[in-house]
Formats: sequence, structure tokens, C-alpha cells
Amino acid sequence: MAQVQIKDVAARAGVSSATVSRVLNGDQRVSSARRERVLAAIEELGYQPNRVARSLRRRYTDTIGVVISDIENPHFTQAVRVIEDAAFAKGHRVLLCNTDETPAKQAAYLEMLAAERVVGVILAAADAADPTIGQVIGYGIPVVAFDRQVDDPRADAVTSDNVRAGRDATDYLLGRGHTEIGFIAGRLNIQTGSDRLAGYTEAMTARGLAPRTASGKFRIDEAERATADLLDRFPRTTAIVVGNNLMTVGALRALRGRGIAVPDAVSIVQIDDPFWTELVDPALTSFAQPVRTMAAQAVELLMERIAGERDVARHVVFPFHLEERASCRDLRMRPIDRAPDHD
Amino acid sequence: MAQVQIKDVAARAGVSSATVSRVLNGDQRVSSARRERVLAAIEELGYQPNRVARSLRRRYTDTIGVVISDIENPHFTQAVRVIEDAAFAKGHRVLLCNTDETPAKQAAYLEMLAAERVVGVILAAADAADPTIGQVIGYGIPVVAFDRQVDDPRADAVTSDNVRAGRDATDYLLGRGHTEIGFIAGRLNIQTGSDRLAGYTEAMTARGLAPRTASGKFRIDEAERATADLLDRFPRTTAIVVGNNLMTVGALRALRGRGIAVPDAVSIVQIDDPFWTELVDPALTSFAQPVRTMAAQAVELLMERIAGERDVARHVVFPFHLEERASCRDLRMRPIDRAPDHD
DNA sequence: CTGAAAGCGCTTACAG
DNA sequence: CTGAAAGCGCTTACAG
Repeated sequence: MAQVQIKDVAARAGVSSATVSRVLNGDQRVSSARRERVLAAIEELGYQPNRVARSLRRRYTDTIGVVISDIENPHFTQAVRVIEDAAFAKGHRVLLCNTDETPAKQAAYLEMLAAERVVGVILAAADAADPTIGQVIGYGIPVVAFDRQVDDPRADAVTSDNVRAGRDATDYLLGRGHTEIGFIAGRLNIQTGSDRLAGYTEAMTARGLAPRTASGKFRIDEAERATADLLDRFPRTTAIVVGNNLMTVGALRALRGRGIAVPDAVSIVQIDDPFWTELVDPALTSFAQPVRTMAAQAVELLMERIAGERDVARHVVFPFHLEERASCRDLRMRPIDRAPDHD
Repeated sequence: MAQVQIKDVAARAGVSSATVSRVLNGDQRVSSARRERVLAAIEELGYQPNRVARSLRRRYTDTIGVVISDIENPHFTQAVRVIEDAAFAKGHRVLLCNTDETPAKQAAYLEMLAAERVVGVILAAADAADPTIGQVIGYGIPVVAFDRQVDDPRADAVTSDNVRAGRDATDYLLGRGHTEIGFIAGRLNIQTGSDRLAGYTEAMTARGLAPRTASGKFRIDEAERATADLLDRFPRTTAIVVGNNLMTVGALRALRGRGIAVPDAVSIVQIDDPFWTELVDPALTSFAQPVRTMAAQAVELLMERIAGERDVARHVVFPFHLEERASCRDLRMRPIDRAPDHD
């Protein structure tokens, strides 16, 4: 209960607190005789340096803040895993915050991280325009935007080419003869949401087709409702692009609820590729992001900033890649239940 | 860059630092005139109190440590979500640590949390016997074991009735005419792993049947291998109980890899019930834990300890419940492809 | 109600 | 190589 402090160790070893501190911090200018005594005393007393005091004195911590918008989304979970691993290996701790896509929570957490004097922040922003981001950077704390760009130009960023993913997913279906293609969008105030929608819209209008969308807000339940809504409005829909992995769960629930077969009646392309995708019936054709690589990149950018090795902001964009599975039907093939055309 | 401190605010407001501190901490004994001036100065200067200094002075933080063993397991993710929410609502921050089921990492993180002087710890232990747990408690920091019991009797605990889940899952299959039942076990040095296995073994031996198990170590890839191994050793297996949700992914991969149909050739019962379960083909019959309720309970126990309201350790155990879906075949029914028996 | 002063437990120039 | 002393930025008895 009464915690052992540096002066207790010093007394036991018969040296000053300064010497104990030097041993603790690997300062070479300590005689080996004294070093041994100090080490022995630390061992005997079970001394644990108080990191709060150390941080106060040094004026910085060794903690990095990671702010994500949805801890229940495997996309972010995978990223956190990589970030935490890399940070731990470099002697950093991770203070993890979950904003639930709520701007107010994001601001509160960023303020906390600033007050905590963390050395850096990795942020999947719920609100790209949040002025708190600028405040954090103003305190000299580097910020790396992950998954989503932020407005402040001083922040580094690691993102995917979301516009392209939306476009490619749509083109994939267009190329297989679909034209009645719907889109289940994420939150439109979030870059991944609006960019993927923009890509879809671009691909549709390039072919002279009218977009047909509904918002699932990156959530399972909302996506289920949105999909039902889309099907009501456009009963002739033959294909749906779903804007992220959680919304796919909702979309599939809606389709099953109505007894609509995938891919026979409606084809599905998913943006994202979580680990359970291939177990679904049918296995889902997906556009996958290299999440782990992206997370590692984010840590790398942050470390460069913390080390003061770089002053100009960098923005790294990763491509998606197609995982072709079984959830899309090719409408150019002869339908099974019709008589063959003569040619 | 040059951060605003309490003395800057004091100077601006024409009061002492003590007064600023009192305003900050809601001390009632400050005249409203001065309070207003202080508040105005804080606003004008954009002052953010340094929490590190505050923590050092107060000798405690408002951070709680959450140590989980696998952040990529939805079971823990759901729990973290609830814990973080509840903690935030009560003015606490969460320092999240991921041990990857590694005892060494657990010890390192617990030491860090102790050095950080967190107010409490929620721990899903990778190593129940870790002496560091006792050290943390010895520092006066309450520990609540989550998901898995720890050896130190001073810790509170919130767990599920894992023995019973293993037994019930096995009995479920026995009741449907299966006898050639295998078990894909988790890590046996972890309580959830050994308890579920114990329940399975109990149910089998009660019927005079020999257990047949393989260890998937709570991991997808290991479970795939383990399942293949089990099928090699026991080709007549008609049913498998899988010890957690991630291992189900591996088990299904192994079965599909060999073209074994579920449930026609082999039935599956899963312990755990993640959100993607019902999308799998076939939807999986599962024994589900009330994870969110358990997480909320863990926070509650921790808060009681932090508030000093309770001295004796409590252990709360939750039951699993059966979600009956489509992954089990009833062998007592007449097989479709055989001629009817005469009776 | 208010302020001067001590102190939280470290680290680090400074002097020797 | 070593120690005495100052100081990190707050909070909180203490005295008034």
C-alpha cells in the first residue's frame, strides 16, 4: 500500500536518488559497483518507478492515443491490433478511445489526450472538421488521420482509394450486365461514406444510369432498414453495392427476410473484406483494403513525426483489391430457366 | 506550443493559482465575481489543465486499465465497447491493452498500469497465476477478472458457466442421436478453454463414450488444423462442438476444404455467438453468453471497489443460452436417402 | 473567501 | 562518477 519510491531505493543502496534515476534510465556514468547495489535494492524492494511523476518531469509521456469511431467494426479492430503491437514493440503504450461516430465524443477524447500530453495521436475521425484536431496539433502533438482524411492540412493521413472502390465495384456489376444497381451508403458526413458513394454515382452516370441509394450509416440495423427501403422503391433491382462490412450483415438480413436469393435474384458486392466473409452463403465478392499494412504505415508516419524527422504532411493512399467470390450473377450468361436464344 | 498553465490563467484573472484550481475543481468557496473572471480567462487562453500534474499531486488518476487477451475476438470487442462507454459516462478514461494470450505481455502491461497508478483494472487473463496480478492489487488497485477467473482470491470476477456450456452443447448432440462427437478445444491453460473441455468430457464419459479432442488454441488457423486432424483420427465423426467463435471459422474451413457438408455429414455446435453466425451457411446453433451484460457487471464491480464500498471479493457467474439454428442434424430422424425401416 | 507555500515523485542541469 | 537542489504543473491543508 505504501508504495516504494526512489528515495527508499536510494537509502537502501546507500546512494542518492539521482544515482538511482540514472541507473533506471540507462545513464552510463554510474560506477558498476553502485549500479549493482542499486539494481539489488530495486529487486529487493520491488520498486516500480511512478510513470506519472516521470512524465510530469520530462514533460512528455510515452503514450500514444488511438481514437477510432467504432470498436465493433473488425476493420478498426484489425488496425488497432497492429498499431498496439507496433507501439508496444517501440516502448509505447496505447490509450484507446471509441467515439461511436459521435463528434462530441471525439472532441472530448482529443481534449483528454492533449491534457494527458500524449506523444502522438492516430485518429479515425468521426468529424473531419473538428477544431479540436487543430488544437491537438497546436500543442505539438502529431496527428495521423487513419481511414479518413481530416481537414487540418498539418495532419498526416493513411487512407484507401474509396472513390475508386465505389467505382470499381459498380463497374464490376455493370460489366456483368447489371443496370438496376443500388447502393447502400455509409454516413455521408464521413469520407469513406461519401467517397464510396461518389464512386458509385460516377460509374452509374457515366453509363447514363440514375443512381439509387439508401443510407445504412455504417450500421447493421440501419442497413437492414435501408436495404428494405431500396427494394421497395426499386423492386427491379438486380444488384447492390454495400458500402462497408457491417452494412453487409444488415443487407443480407433484409434480403433473407424477403426470401430474395443471392445471387440468383440479387447480386451483392461488398466494400471491405472481414474474416467471416467467405463463410457466408454465398461467399461474398468483396473489394478489400490492406488494413494491416495501412495501420503499420500509420504507426510509421507517427513515429517519424515523434522523432521530428519530418515536417511536411504526408498522405498515403492504398488501393483496394478485388476478391471475386460467389455473390454476383453474370446476367450476360443465358438464364437457366429460359429456352436458348437462336443465334 | 508554449502551453498555457494555471499561473497564466491566474495572472490574467488577477487571482492566485489556488483560486483557479478551486474553480476548476468545483470548489464552492470562490466568490462568483472571481469565478467569472477565472472562467473568462480560461476561455480566452484556451487553457487545458495538465492531467499528468494533477494525477501526480492527487496521487491517483481517473484512468482504468482494460487488459484483454485478443482484440480481434468479437467477444472481447463487444465487452470493451460496453466498458468504455460506461467508464466514459463516469468520467473515466480507458487504457486498453492487448496481450495476445501471452503471459509475458500481460505481466508487462500490468506493471505499466501499476506504474501509471490507474484506479482499477479489468483483466481477461492470459495467465491466471501471474504474480503481477497480486502486485497490482497490493498497490491498492482493484482488479476485476473478466471472462476468466484469476488465482488471486482478492480479485472480483465475472465469468460464464463454461463447464455447463461444454456439457450442454454435448448433451444437445447426444440428445439428437450423435455419439461420435469431437471437440475443438481452446487453450487449456485458459479457464474458458479447460472448463468447456471439462464439460464436454463430463457429458461424454457420463454416457460411457470416449472423448476425442484436438486443440485449436482459440485461433482460426490452429482450429482449421485441429479439425482436419480430428477428422483424420476419427473419420466416423458425426458432430463437433467448437470451443469458441474464432475456432468455428477454422473448423468450417476445414470441413469445406474436404467437401464435408454441414449438417448433413457433420453437425456443428458453437460455444459463443458472434453477429455473423446467422449468415453462415448453415446458420450455426450456438451457446451464447450475455457479453454486454457481463461487461456492464464488471464495470459495476470495479466502481464499487474504487468507491471503497466493498471489501470482500465477489464472483458473478452468468449462464449461456441456446440459440438453436440449422447446423445440427437429428440422427433419430429417418435418413432421407434410405428406405424406411419397418416397425 | 483567498493566497502563500508545501509537496506529489521523479529527472536533470550544475557543480564538484 | 556523484549528489544537492531545482523544477515539472498542479492541489490542498494552513493561516488569515
